[in-house]
Amino acid sequence: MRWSQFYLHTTREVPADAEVTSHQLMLRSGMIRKAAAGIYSYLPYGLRALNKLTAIVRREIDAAGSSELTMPAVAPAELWEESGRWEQYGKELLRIQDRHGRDFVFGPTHEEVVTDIVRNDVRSYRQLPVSLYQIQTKFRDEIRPRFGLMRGREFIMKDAYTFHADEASLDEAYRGMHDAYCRIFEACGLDYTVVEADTGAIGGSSSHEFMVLADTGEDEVVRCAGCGYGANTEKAETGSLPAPPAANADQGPDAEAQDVATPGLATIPEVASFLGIEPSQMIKTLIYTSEEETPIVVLIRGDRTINEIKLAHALGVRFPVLADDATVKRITGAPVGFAGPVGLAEGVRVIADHSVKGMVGAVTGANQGDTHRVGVTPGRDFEPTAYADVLLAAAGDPCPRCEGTLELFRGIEVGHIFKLGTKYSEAMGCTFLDAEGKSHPMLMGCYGLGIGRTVAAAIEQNNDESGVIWPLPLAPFEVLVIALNPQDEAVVAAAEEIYQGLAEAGVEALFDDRKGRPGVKFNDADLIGVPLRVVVGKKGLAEGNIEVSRRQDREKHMIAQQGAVEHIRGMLEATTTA
RNA sequence: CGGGGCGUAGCUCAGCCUGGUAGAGCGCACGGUUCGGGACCGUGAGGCCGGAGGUUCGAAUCCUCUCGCCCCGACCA
Repeated sequence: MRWSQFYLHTTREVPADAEVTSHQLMLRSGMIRKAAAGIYSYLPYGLRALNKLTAIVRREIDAAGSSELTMPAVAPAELWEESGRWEQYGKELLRIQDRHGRDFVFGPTHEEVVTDIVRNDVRSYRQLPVSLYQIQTKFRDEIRPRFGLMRGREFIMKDAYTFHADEASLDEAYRGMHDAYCRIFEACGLDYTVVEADTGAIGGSSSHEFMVLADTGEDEVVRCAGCGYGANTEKAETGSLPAPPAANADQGPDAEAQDVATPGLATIPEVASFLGIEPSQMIKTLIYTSEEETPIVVLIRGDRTINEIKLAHALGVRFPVLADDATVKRITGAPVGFAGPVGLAEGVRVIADHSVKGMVGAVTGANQGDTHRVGVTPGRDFEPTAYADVLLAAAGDPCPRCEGTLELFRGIEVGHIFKLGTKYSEAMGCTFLDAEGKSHPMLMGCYGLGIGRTVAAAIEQNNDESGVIWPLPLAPFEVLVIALNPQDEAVVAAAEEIYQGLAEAGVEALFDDRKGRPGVKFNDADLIGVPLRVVVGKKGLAEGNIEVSRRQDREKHMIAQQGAVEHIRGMLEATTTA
């Protein structure tokens, strides 16, 4: 491709509305252009990178035994009503009507459509398993799109769905997809980790996320260096925390609880500092409400945070939210800041995190304004309705699986695989007959991989102050040939010859044949990040030499003009196998 | 949806507080000198100052409403 004919416009200035590196670089190097918040055009240079990735994805997912299809982006509301998600999915689901006023959705994911297809074609266990995938544009009306392609509203996703007669078959497919994803992300040169994840709105029994480690990532994950345990903090478990010393230890081990005046001290740090204790020696008492439940009291160690997703699971509700001041007052009889587990009204459910269990002589609110209670011991002074794991994991917590310690990382979720079980097949009547002729809902798995997000993540991880440094497998072009002195006929002719030679050899080359000064071309070359740069200049050419360098390390060396194409191919070969 | 910020030339921004004929740099076009890391000189094109109302003799500037965009939070494959 000749640059003079290629639609590639770089910018020198950093666009005002981009903050993260990958977003800035994708805009500056002419890969994407914003049409609206979270909605982008993929310009030719960016599209080439996306196409590189989708080719890798097709190769690996095909190899995992899945068949590609394309489902409609716009699906009838009836299918979504059947699965129940027309009601459940909420505002993120873009709903549209046709001219007759019929309801449709712009698909954010395709469980309904694919289940509808399979239930019509597949009747027997003999026809299972089935594995289908597509690479297609999705739409999710995100509350807050951000960071360019990282969280778009319209985005390209590879989504695969599998259908099975039994658990073993689902496990096998799940494993196969897991391994295919690993190969894909490795090919992209990504530093990633696989973690256990919450299943969220999609539902199902088990799921793993593929996280690219990056400070700009929107997710937090924990990982144990010892045993390799990894999980999204939404889901992460911890080993049991060592109990802190009693706050009233100076009064003897069995000292009775007593009230102390804490005028105006409504927060944990204030009370701890006033009493000269650590926040960990307190029990935090929070009142939660939800659509489904009456208010519930939740207890956790004073220095720790509730994981509301875990709490939702523990309570069996969808969105627990902190109660408003009036509700707190009604349940505890005290203003916010003085709630405690002792002396609550009869019948109030109290859920205590495991971190509270071993505590002795702790400090809690006294359910009375300006008063706290010192020396409270669970099991002696109060008994929670139940203990549950509602702890938000933190760096330094003990690993739940070994003697190790958890570390905290930020990550970009580039892939997510789920075992769905029978959630959709049951709701939509996607059944098969077993060997005895009995009907069962199929077991399902679904497997998502963000195409644009993966490319963005690759840039996020591979760049320097001058621009992108493409990993070769994703690079829009493998080689950039620069005619450094476009006014010099010999230079242009020599560059042209190398470019042609590369093209004939099947190398994807971009030929910078623009009329422009060397500095501009060098800076553009760095910005767009093509892995191999070939510079044909007047000086080198006078000695029969051209210069080649890798974007990665920028180490330049001169090679003979004769046989240059072969030399360059050899360098690419070496990079591929390295 | 709550909080914060921003909409002026293709891009990055100044001008706004204190109302008085719309600016700079980059980019673009033309001419000339240059030509291995974003050259220089000259000339030129380019803006309904996001939109609508209002105040005023006069509004980019003050007021009201509205639309869009970015960031934080809540939320979310």
